[in-house]
Amino acid sequence: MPRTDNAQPVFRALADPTRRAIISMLSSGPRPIADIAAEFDMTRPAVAKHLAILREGGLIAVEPKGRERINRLNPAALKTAADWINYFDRFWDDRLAKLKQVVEDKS
Amino acid sequence: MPRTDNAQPVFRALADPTRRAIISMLSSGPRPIADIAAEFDMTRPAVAKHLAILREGGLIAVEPKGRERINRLNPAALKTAADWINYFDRFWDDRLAKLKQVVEDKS
DNA sequence: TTGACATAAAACCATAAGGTTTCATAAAAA
DNA sequence: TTTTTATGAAACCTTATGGTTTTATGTCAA
Repeated sequence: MPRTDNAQPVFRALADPTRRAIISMLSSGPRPIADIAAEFDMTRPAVAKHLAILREGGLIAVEPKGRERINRLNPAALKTAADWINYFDRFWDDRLAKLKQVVEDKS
Repeated sequence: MPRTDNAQPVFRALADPTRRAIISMLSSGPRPIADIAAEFDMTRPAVAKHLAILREGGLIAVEPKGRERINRLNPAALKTAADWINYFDRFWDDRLAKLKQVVEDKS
C-alpha cells in the first residue's frame, strides 16, 4: 500500500478548481496576490484564502517584496501527490511500461 | 496550461484520506461494502457514502452479486489526476527526465 | 506627513462534507 | 414462509469550506 499519509495537505489543496487554476497560473511565473485575484470572479480575500491553503500544502512560497507579497509556485510539492497516484501505475500507466521496455531493450 | 477541468470529481474523491485508503485496499482486489467498512472506525453508511463519491469520480465500479455489491477499483480513472499533475513534470520530475535520457541514448 | 496602495485579519454567512441513527428492501438461508 | 444478511435511503447533526464585508497595518509616493 502507498506510504503514510503526509499527502493530506497537498490533496486538500488540489481538491479545489480555483486552486488548481492558481497553480496553472503560477507555473508561468510568480505573481502578487492582487494580480492573481484579478483573474477570478471573486474578491481578493477569497483568493488570499486559497493561497493560504496552497501554502499549507507547500505548493507555493511567498516572498515579501516591498508592500507586495510575491507568490511563487513550488512544483516539487506536487510530487507528493504524484507519488501517491503513481503507486498505481502498474495498473494502467503505459508510460512506465514503455520506460521499462526501453530499459529492458538496452540491457 | 493543463486541459479543461473534467478532473474535478476525481480530485474531489482523492481529497479524503478514508477514500484514498479505500483505493489502496481495493488495489489488492474487489470487495463488498461490509468487508470494506469493517476496516474503518466508522459506520457502514459512512463508508457507503465514500464509495458513492469514489464512484462519481469513476475510481470504482460496482457489480451486484446476489445481495452483495462488489466494489472494484478502476485505476484508469487515476490517470485523469495523474495527467493534470504530470503536466508540471517538466519542473521537477526526474523520472521523466530519465526516460527522455534513455530514449535519447538509444537514438 | 499625508494619502494611496497592497495586503492581513477578523467577523460573519450559506452551503457542502462527513458523520450518525433509523427505517426500508431484496436475496439467501432456515 | 420466516428470518437473517447485505445493502439503500432518508433524516438529521456538527464542522469545514468557500465566500463576503469591514477594519487594521505597513509601505511607497507626493
